[in-house]
Order: sequence, then C-alpha cells, then structure tokens
Amino acid sequence: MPRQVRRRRTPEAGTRERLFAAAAAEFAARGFAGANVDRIADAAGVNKAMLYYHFDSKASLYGEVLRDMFQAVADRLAARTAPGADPADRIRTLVEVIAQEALARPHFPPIWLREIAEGGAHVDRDTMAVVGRILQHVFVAVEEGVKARRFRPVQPLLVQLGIVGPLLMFFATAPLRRKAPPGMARAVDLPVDEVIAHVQRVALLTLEAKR
Amino acid sequence: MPRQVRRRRTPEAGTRERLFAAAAAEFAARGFAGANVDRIADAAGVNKAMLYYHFDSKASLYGEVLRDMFQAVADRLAARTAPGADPADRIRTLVEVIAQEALARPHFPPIWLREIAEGGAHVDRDTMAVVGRILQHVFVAVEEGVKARRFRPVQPLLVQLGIVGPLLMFFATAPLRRKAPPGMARAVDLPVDEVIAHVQRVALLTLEAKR
DNA sequence: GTCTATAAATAGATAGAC
DNA sequence: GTCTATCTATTTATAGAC
Repeated sequence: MPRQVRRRRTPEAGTRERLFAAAAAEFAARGFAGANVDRIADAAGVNKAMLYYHFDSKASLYGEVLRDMFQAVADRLAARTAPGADPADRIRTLVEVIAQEALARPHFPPIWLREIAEGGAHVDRDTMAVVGRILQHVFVAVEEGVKARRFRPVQPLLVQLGIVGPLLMFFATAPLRRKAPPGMARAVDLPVDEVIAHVQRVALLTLEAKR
Repeated sequence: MPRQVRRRRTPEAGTRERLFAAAAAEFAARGFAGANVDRIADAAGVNKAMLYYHFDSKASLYGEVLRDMFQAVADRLAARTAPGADPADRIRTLVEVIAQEALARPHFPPIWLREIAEGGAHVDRDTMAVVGRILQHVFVAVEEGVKARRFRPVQPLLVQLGIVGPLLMFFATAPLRRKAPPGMARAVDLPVDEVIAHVQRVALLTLEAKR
C-alpha cells in the first residue's frame, strides 16, 4: 500500500498553530495571490475545511501572519530599549532585533519584501500602527543622537533604509544564494553574525563620520 | 451615454509594446501570480486574445519583462565602465545606473524585490547570466580597490547588499511613503539625488574607512 | 473538531469569424 | 491584426455528515 503522503502531525502543536505556521511558509514562498489554501491545509496535515473552521478567510489568515510578524519585532524592540537608552545602542539593537526575528521566523523577510512591492495592499490599520512604532525607533535614536552631538544630522529615513535594506536582502536571498554556481559559492555564503556586525558598523559609521 | 472606460490607445506605440508596458506595470503591482491577463490587455487597450497573438503565455511575457529589466542595467553598466576604471568610480556608477533604471522603469524595483522573495523561481538561465554580470561589477570593483590599497578588504556581497538594498527599498516604498500620515510626510519624502549621493557616500565610507 | 462533496467564481488559453 | 465566444482547470469557500 502507498506510503503516507500527507505530512505527519506533530501532536505538540494544536491544529490552529500548525495551520498558522504552514500559512506563513506558503505566503513567504508564493505571496498572497500565489498561495493555495489546499496546500496550506495539506502541509498542516489537515483538511482545507479545517482552515475555514479556524480562520475566516485566506485574507484574514494572511493578515494575522502579517500582524504577528511586525508585532514580534515591535515587542522585542520595546523590551530591549530603556527610555533614556544610548543612541548608538538603539541603532545596534534595531539591527540585532530584526536579525533575530528573521532567524526565528524565516517567512518574515520575504513577506516584508513582498508587502513593500505591493505598496502595503494587505496592511490594515492595526498592523500599520505597529510598523509605525518600529520606524519610530530609528527616528528617535537619530534625533537624540543629533541632539547630544554624537551623530551628524542624517535623514532618519536614510538610516532606516541602510539598516533594513541590507538585512532583508541578505535573509531573503538565502535560497537564491544557495543556488549560486560553485565559483561564487564562497563569496556569497556569509555567517549571520558577520552581516549583523557589518550593518551595525556601517550605520554608526554613517552617523558618526566627521566628513 | 457612458464615457469610454477602456484606455485610449496611443497610436505611437505598437500593440506589442503597449502590452509589454501594461504587463510590466501589472506584474510590479500584483506579482506574477496576482497578475491578470485580462487586466493587462485592457490596460493596453486591446483584447486578451491579442496578448496570446503577440506572446506565448503569461509566463513567457513575464520572462521577457524580467530579462529586459536586468539587460538594461547590464548594458548601461557596460557602456559606462572602462576596462581600467577607477574602483571608486565603479561603485558610484553602479549606484547611479540602478537609480537611473529604477526611474526609467518604475516596475523594476518591485519586480526585483518580488523575485528575491520568490527565490528566483521565474529567472531563466539567460536572465541569470545577466544578473551575474551585474554582480560581477561590484566584485571586480572591490577586488581591484583592495589590490590598489584604496579599499579595505570588505566582503563584496556586503557592499552589494549595502547598495542595492537601500536603493530598491527607497524606490519600491514610494507608493507606501505617499500614504504616510501628515506628521511623517516630511521625514519620508526625500529627493532622489540626495538618496543616490548618500548611498554612494556610505558605500565608499565603508570601503575607505581606516577603522 | 474533522472530513467529503460540491457550489460558485475566476482566470489562462484557444477556436474561429472578420 | 483584432475581436467574440467558449473551453477548461484551478481555487476560494461552504453545506452537511460523522
């Protein structure tokens, strides 16, 4: 008789949680439009009808994945930032937290990139507010650093782009880089810690440079 | 009687060209899976059957848009780079060319971001070779700069990420930034020239910094 | 909570007339 | 070159049994 094709359920995680995880992976790999609810249910080891038992629709499921993602970053950022924190530490923390979340949730970078490309079409008010809080983190850090004469007056958006851009690209290109030809393989495979340290160094170099 | 809904054709551009342009915009806004051939045809002012007269399929049309995009960058890069070019100039040129192409083809940044998120699922061998040539540009610049003791030995991939990441993010977030709340509007609206200059400065600062 | 069966809509692709 | 009409497959979503 044929071998079991459908993925084995892990009894530890409830059905809802398994559906959520499977959905995050599917949305990351194929985007909202390309995602398929049958495939999500199958990956979670249940029937498609179960997806509609636990969630209202494909769209609301996607919305939950999206909010959870940004909420996790905002929460961790809030937990690791004291009110009077050192501006340079604030910058370092942002880099570290985004990297940690990207490692903890591999679906995070691709989904974020896709959402940017789509002009935030699926971002509801709640989620947008959470994103705003993350942006606020950089803006405050730059502003306070400038006030304390520790930073040059660089446009905060440029600092944000210089941090989030390289990080998202690094994590999201991981599958692509694994497919690099042998000649490029070495040049394209960097340890995460080195990338984190580099992005931190560059951000602070930009803010603290004399010229 | 109702006003003409279907977009007026511009007689200057041939049907094939109008379809191509409409497709690029549709793919940028909705991705490959989310794109709709009826909508593409309608935006081009023709019937869907015309799309299949001029192109084999939705997939091959997307493939052409993708290749054209990277080919344009590679061509312009080749045209503007002399064999023994100054390493710092090579870096500046890369930044400038990507920015120019992003302005000339607004569909370029979102499609590139989406393709990264998708792990290059739609990138064929030809297109991949063109992308390789673009990457090669940075790698050569860094290598020669280091050899001439003008640059520190920074990982070329990190330089690439530091250039392309912020640029793509800046251009692709344009629609998102236009939707920013009034309080953030000023902070989030930067002139392109300032962004280009900043990315160039940061890249060279990273490569030339003493520490 | 979980499944089978199916409704209903969407969308890629083509045949054939003009 | 261009259009109308249509075929066909896919896919979101639900009704109803267990």
